[in-house]
Amino acid sequence: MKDMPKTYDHSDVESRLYEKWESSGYFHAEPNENKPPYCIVIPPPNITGKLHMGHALDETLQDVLIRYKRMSGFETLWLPGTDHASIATEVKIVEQMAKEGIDKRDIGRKAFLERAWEWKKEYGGTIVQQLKKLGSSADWERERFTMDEGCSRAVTKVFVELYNKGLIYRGDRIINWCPDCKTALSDAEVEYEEQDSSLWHVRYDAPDKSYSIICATTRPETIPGDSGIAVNPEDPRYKDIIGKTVVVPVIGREIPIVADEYVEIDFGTGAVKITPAHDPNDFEVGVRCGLESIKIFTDDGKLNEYAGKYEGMDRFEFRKVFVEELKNAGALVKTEPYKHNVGTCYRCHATVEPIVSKQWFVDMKPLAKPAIEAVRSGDIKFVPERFDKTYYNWMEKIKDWCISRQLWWGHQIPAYYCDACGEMTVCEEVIDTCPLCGAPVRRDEDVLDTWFSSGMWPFSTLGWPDNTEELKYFYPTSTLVTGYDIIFFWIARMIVFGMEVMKEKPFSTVYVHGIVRDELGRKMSKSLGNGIDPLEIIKDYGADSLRFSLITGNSAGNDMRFHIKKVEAARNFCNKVYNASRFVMMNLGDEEVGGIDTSMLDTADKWILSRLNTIVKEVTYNLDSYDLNLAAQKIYDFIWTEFCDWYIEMAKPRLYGEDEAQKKNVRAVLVRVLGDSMKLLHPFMPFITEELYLSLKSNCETIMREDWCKETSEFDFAQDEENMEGIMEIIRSVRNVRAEMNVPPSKRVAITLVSTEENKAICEACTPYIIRLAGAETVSVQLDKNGISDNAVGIVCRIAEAYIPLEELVDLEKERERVTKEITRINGEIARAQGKLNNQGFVAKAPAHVIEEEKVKLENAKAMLEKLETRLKDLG
RNA sequence: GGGGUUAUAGCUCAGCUGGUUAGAGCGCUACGUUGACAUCGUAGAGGUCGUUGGUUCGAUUCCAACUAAUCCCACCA
Repeated sequence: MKDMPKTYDHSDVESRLYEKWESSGYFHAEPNENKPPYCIVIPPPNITGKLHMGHALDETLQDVLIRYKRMSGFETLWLPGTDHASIATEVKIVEQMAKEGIDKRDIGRKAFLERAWEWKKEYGGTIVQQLKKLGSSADWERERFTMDEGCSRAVTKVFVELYNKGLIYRGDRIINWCPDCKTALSDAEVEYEEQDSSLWHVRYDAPDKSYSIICATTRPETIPGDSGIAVNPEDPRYKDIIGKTVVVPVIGREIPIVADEYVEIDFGTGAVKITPAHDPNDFEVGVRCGLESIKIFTDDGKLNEYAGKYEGMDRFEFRKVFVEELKNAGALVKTEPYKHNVGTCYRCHATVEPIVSKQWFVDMKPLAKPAIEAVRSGDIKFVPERFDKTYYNWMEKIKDWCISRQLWWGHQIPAYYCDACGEMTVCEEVIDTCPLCGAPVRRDEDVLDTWFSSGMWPFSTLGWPDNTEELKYFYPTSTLVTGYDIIFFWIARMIVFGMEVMKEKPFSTVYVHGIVRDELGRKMSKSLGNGIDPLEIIKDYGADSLRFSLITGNSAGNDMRFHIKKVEAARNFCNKVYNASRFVMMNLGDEEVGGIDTSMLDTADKWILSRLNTIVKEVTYNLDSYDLNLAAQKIYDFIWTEFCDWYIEMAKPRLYGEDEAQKKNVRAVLVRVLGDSMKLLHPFMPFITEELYLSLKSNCETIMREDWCKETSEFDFAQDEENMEGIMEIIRSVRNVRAEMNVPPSKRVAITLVSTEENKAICEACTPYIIRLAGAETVSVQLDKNGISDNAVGIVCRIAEAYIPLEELVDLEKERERVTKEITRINGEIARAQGKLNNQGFVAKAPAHVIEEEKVKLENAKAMLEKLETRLKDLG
């Protein structure tokens, strides 16, 4: 046996295994007729080049499931991606190019994409390396990119199909425009922030000043784009002037007063200025009332040529200037403070500008129906279930989806315009000439929303539209693991495309987790600087510790706080596991460890094996029902408390004893329990368990290929388990009394057990354990109280009474007090059970086993009470 | 305005389909290094399970209302 240091060194083990796994091919999966498929879809990490806690959580949860499934005999695959054709991606790429002195506009689209692609691969690669350090067992060799040829083909094909069905259209609509990213955004990509602002009341006069109308606005800078004033048709105040005109203050243009139901009579002044080009509601009104759409902003958020002398001014600067102008013109009636929700870009947080623009849209309503049905019918399940409500909520009132983006990085829209004949062609193959007139065509410059392509992930990455073996075998996939913040962006869209394109759900289960927050419960963010680097934690505490701390102590779907203390606790657990193994290995001897000889097992052995059996059953059940925290907690408790604190201690007398046959069998039990524990723990702590398992089983190549533990009738020792619990109760009680009486740990005591005929053998067999664990000098078992001093402390337990002669230490008065206290407690217990059993309703309606349990409790309590009372009498 | 979540020990949180003496980790108190482990061991203190009703033989668990936090969606100029 090699020399093992006293403390577990995670860095050595993890770096070694990380190398080993990387070159092993263990993770490789392919269609296998002998194994059921299990396929996880994982979120493509945002390209920040750095692992963050969100990834660490995602990856850990996925990896736990994958490792468990693999050991359970599944062929497992995950569909990883390291790429996202997103705005952030393009921003990053542009930043990178700027460092190299390259401007994207100088090199053109094609060269940009080529360079970007190379850069992406490299960057994606570093993320992969980092995830591997976390212990991710993703089959990274098979990694795919959304931008690769295969996926592009899928995206194009879906686009064309939807277009031909009339579900994708191009048109002028108000969209959310990010002046910083210079692209359109979908509704889901806009985040609202409450900001302090003002409400400006502005007077619009009639051309001859014979009447006027006051409108309130939060956005005075849009006034130059006004093309009407709307009032409610039923509003008596304005009935007479509908159809007349007013003059836009400062600007001097005449605009009509129109009537529209949209305006609420009771709100504000009952009159609304209409700026169709820069407000979604106004746009609708504009369409209904035939108002002109006047665009006054440029793509980067400045005033355009329409604004005359203000051309080129920034929109926020212009607001200040224009309010002054209004004031000077006497048109500003009043200004009041106002809280206003301002839409911001979810990537760069610049204030988005609603702008009328020609964009591509998906008509979502018909697509949403089957997607809703898939969840409603139970075909797709959310874990935890409540998230289906969030999903319905969004899907049922879904609006058209703007999918065109004015970026370069992404899948270009397969639409071609012919300037000669004016025809637009949408087709899968890339064309140069117009199919109608043969003139050259130009391709639409825009690319598709990243989530449009990501929505096809479950099948595009499996090779669709080709009917590949993988697609046939792995689709629909099994589980999607992701955070709730991404339900709308991604989950919903994957379901939509799965149902539309494949006519089948993309996955069966969506495991939704929360967000990792900092210790104070705040979101981790760059601007707050409160982000914690998972790699730092891994370096200091180990990947196993990080993983374990991310899984325990919180339930699915809820946010969690990141406490370093929790990681520390997990690290301590690693050390505990390591030292338990170290102990076992130190005591294995030179001989080969054989199988367990069940005929030689004693009560303690049977107890631990029976407990192991239960734990196997429960951990498996919890993992199957996605209660990963419960599973982790159970294996933790089993290893630490039952195995380390109790069983190892109980194994010592025999390990240090002379009986070679017994020694051999105890070793076999130790190896079995420890080995199985390592397997159960492996999904949560892959590194340490691999390391320890392999040093325990010399002929094993990797724990990942071992079979998952199964419950076995061989270890069905319910009675022995109960007996052992009885012995443990005695040990605990003795320890308790010793502590209460301030008996120093070094002081050995002589314990006499008084038990029944029935329990005598058990007590006798377990005396070595009582001696060792209760600090006894000797333990003797008898059926009566002969020879026991009245001054001894007596403890009443289920299977025996324990007497400790502590003459010099025992204060009789105190002992009486102690026993009296016990009697009070037991009386309470009796009263409770008695009360229940006397309740007619309970006896009549409660299930039989509950009543039975209650009866047993009562009987036990009564027996205890009797002994305690005798004891009290003996004390005088 | 619509919807959701949370409220359990000093702190951070578990508690699966109602029946437990309500748990864990950290912290705290008192002891303790006997040859796996002080990243440890033993014992202990600490909870009317947010409030009020209801369903039930029985509610921390189910239902309703309320209170307090928090999130998502929508948004009236």
